[in-house]
Amino acid sequence: MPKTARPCAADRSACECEAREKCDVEVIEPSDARAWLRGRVRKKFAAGEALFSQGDPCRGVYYLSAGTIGIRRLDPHGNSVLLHLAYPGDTIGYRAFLNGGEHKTSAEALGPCIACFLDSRTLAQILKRNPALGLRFQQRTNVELELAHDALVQNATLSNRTRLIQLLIMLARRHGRRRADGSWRIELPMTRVDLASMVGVRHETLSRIIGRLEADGVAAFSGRHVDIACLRDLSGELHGPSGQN
Amino acid sequence: MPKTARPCAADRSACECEAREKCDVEVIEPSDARAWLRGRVRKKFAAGEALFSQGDPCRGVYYLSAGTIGIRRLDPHGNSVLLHLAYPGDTIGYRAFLNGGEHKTSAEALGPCIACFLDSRTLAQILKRNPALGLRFQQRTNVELELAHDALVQNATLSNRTRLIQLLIMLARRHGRRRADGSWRIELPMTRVDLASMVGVRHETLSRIIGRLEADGVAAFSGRHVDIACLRDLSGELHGPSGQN
DNA sequence: CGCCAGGTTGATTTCGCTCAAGCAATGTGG
DNA sequence: CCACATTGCTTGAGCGAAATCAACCTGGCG
Repeated sequence: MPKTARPCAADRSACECEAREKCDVEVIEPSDARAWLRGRVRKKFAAGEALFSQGDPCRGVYYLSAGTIGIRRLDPHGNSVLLHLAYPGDTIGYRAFLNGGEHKTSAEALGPCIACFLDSRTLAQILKRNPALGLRFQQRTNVELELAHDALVQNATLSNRTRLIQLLIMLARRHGRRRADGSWRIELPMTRVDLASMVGVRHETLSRIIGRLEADGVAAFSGRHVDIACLRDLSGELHGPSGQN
Repeated sequence: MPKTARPCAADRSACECEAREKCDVEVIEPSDARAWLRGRVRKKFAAGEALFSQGDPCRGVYYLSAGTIGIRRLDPHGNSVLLHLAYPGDTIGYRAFLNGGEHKTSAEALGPCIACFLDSRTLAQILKRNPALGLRFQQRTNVELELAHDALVQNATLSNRTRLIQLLIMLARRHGRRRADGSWRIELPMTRVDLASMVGVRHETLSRIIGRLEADGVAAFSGRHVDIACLRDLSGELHGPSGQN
């Protein structure tokens, strides 16, 4: 766990939860908000650590306060696919909670993370009295389904190269920094192998696609960061020579 | 609209809604159930007809009583992808209702269908008094997300041939009939082009994959129906030579 | 009859998977 | 502190597969 500049105070003290405007706590009754704050347990996770694993029984949900979480699924053959990224303000694991079953995906800290855990019992009580919270969960699921459908459509209609570009543009939003000259630098939160699984190709193939992007001068990859001279040029490819499938 | 054997009685009369055990009406209060039954409008759809189209404002939801509905999305280039199939007992269009926005997918009758429409106003009133109904919607969304994630994982890890086989096995459940000798006949509800979009390949490629399946003697395609001598042999391929991607 | 959507088939080229080797960075145990 | 294993990534060669472009077939249907 690298440079913990601010020691985050004592673990019982306030964390970023209550400050976040996008936090799900904001929609619940004040008295229940206090119950939430009382019940939660603040946890830190190092890069690579799992919040929960596919198949685990659901013991509660996590409210992500800092860092990036990768939601992945393992298939029977052991292949891992990165399905989704979660960011501060997101609640994680609520679907298994709502279904009352086990987690169907794994959640893994892609970098150092801070998350608050709230046990199922407390959450169930709060949820019973706050239908607005249920609606929030519903809307989160809707967004995720929307994204999954988008990915399916892209898989069916776009070339691998185009899908990678789409993904880079998405990643730029959360992990990119625009420099003075208008160029961008993206700090990738995941490995090449995970990136390949998101695009839906073998990692060797991803390597070659990256090579071609560099040869074309539209992006420069080095380790975990990507330099993009002009995002507009990248986007231009999307509507240009069209897809492959 | 082909042979309407039973004329389905007068349109104001009872339809299959209230009989269906899986119908979402079952979880709401009796008084509200009556409001549902009073408010709904029974509609028939011919093959190819749209219940709603992507981009339409949501005016209410449909409860499917008979037939098969295809949920599809069109991308900016005009490509259509079949994302999901809905069956009797399913409620359709509730996500746009919950989001208060426009439909992000199109719903199209793949064959003759009967569906009950319930306007947003009435549904909103019922939903307000019946949190259990909201939970039902949530669970439906969860299932759909689950399926979408499965599809994404398969796209990333399985060969096209294997994905088609997976799809056939899925379709056998709803559209297949097991014959006395243990063989199966599947009546496909969609065109080859739609089938190709579900597998994620061009329709020419699907044609060739089908050709190979026939050459291998595992399935025989003819028009809209598929004959499978032994489903077990098909399933066997899934764990056999493994995937491609 | 002619049109058209749905479907098949062929020829060609590009693409991606597979197997394999190699490399740099990191970690580990003696 | 070095030998060694591991992980993440790149590169090459060969081959099978899928996209593309195109022709053609078929059954409805106006």
